[in-house]
Amino acid sequence: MDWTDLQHFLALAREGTLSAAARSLNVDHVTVARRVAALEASLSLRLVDRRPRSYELTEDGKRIAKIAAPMTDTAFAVERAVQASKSGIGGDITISAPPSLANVLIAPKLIRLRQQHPGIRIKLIGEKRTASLNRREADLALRLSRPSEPGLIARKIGYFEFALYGSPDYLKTTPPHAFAFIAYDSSMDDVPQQRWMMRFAASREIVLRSNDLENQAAAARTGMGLAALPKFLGEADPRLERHDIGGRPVGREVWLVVHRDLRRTPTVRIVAGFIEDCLA
Amino acid sequence: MDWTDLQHFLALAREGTLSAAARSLNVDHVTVARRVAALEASLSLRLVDRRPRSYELTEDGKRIAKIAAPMTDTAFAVERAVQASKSGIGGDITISAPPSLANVLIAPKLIRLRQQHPGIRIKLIGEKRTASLNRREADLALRLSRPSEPGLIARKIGYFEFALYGSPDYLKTTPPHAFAFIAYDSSMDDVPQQRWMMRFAASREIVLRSNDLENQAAAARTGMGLAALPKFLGEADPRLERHDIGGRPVGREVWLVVHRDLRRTPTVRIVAGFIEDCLA
DNA sequence: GTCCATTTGTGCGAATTCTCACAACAAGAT
DNA sequence: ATCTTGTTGTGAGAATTCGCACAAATGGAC
Repeated sequence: MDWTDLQHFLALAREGTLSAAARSLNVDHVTVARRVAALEASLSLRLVDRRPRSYELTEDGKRIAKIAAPMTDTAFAVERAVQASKSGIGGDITISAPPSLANVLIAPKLIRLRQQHPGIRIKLIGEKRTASLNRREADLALRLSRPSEPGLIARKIGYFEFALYGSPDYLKTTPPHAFAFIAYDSSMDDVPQQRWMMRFAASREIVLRSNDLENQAAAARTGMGLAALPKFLGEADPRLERHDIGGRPVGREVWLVVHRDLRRTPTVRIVAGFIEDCLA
Repeated sequence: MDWTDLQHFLALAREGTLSAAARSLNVDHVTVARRVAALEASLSLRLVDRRPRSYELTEDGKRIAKIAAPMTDTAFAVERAVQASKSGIGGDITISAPPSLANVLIAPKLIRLRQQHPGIRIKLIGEKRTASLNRREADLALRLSRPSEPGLIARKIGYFEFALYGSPDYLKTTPPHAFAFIAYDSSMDDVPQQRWMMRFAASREIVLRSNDLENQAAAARTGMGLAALPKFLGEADPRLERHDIGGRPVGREVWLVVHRDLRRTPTVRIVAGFIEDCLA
């Protein structure tokens, strides 16, 4: 049995489609199709039903995928072990962080890290989707709440508060009872800053919903309404002015997350220290 | 990271040499060398020291091999699961048994199994070395003592006794105090039948040591001395005559061993039943 | 309805990988 | 001393595999 065939089959089982599996493996979708077919042939067992527009696992395929799944975990553990045994300082480090944190707090200071340690190549991915450290989609991650996955080490390295911001002109000319608001889309209704702003907005109108904080900030700058923005973002921008409201301010903690296997790697430690400095 | 590269590296780590790893994988030794080199290149990590006539794992290599080893176990678990999900009766079944049991009790009756179930292809390996059911070197095994490995199901399906046999002529012409004996080599001094015979032989001479029971039987037939043979082997041969001695006879239990994962497979059940009949 | 994005399937040329044959060398047996 | 057996290493041709370009089909957006 060819292990690479198994790898491709597991990717298909995990991703659901040939194309998605191919993307996750960085190969052509045809290759995935061929390797799955090869695996079926070598096992003399039908693993997938080829439906017109989709691949669906057979019962046998589901059982085999479940049994074989630990191989993927072990393979990633190997990759982490390899990364961990690189004793020198240098190499590729991937950081995953919420886009706003990445753009405002991390990216502008990367030049300093680069000067101190030219051997380190940073890959910074600003994604809402939390990258999996277990699957080694990132070596370090910034999260806004403590992760619970096993094998991960989290440390609280910062805290920031939100405030409402609008353009100076908008705040001067608009009476509070006529305020309009800019919010995340409704899938984010449960995050603290959204709930906080919604409570304050009460029945007043929400004129824009965007899942991108930068878009909200841009809209607020043009005088479209008030947006709940992190202070580190709003205070630095002269085109935005804070509108203080009463009550307890809302804030989020910032957690730095690293996999246990990579904790002691010199390069990872250095980058982790750098990120802490960025948040200080 | 290519999983097949890992597979080849693990085979090398397990077997110790390129050639042995190549044999276990049914490929050319050059292939193993290249895949290990490819793995090293893709990880940027030296895994082996190439010494003049041997490959030796580096410290990194040992650590990686240890971490990755579970992948091999899982791969074999997949193969067993595949075997187990073959619902029809038929296919290849490998039986491992001590040579004497295989030759005398199993092999002659295989024709009956073949007649009843033409779809089943049996591979019978008579080896002293106990084949690994975990590594799927065999689907069913006969052992003379209860195995302790985890995941294996053992059932006692038989019992046979040993007796001393010599040629009829030898027994007629030789007085007991002049008996000569035929034994296993000294690596087998601890097995019960050997201890039993040695105690009876006391100071009398051992004229032949062989690790093959068939050789011992052949020597006994020619009148070279007495050999401790299973009764099922000695009684059926007119050229051998039993020499009874006092005391409690020595015997061995026969255990039928199957992996838990294959227990319920129809084909395996049928073959297991057949083997039980052979021993009854 | 039309357009766009996404999915799987096919044919072909290019790149890669594998096996085979042979070589060099060491260790042990005869 | 010679022969056999078992290592690893090298080069070349054959076999395999891969990716690309294109096609067909479906579902959703507008």
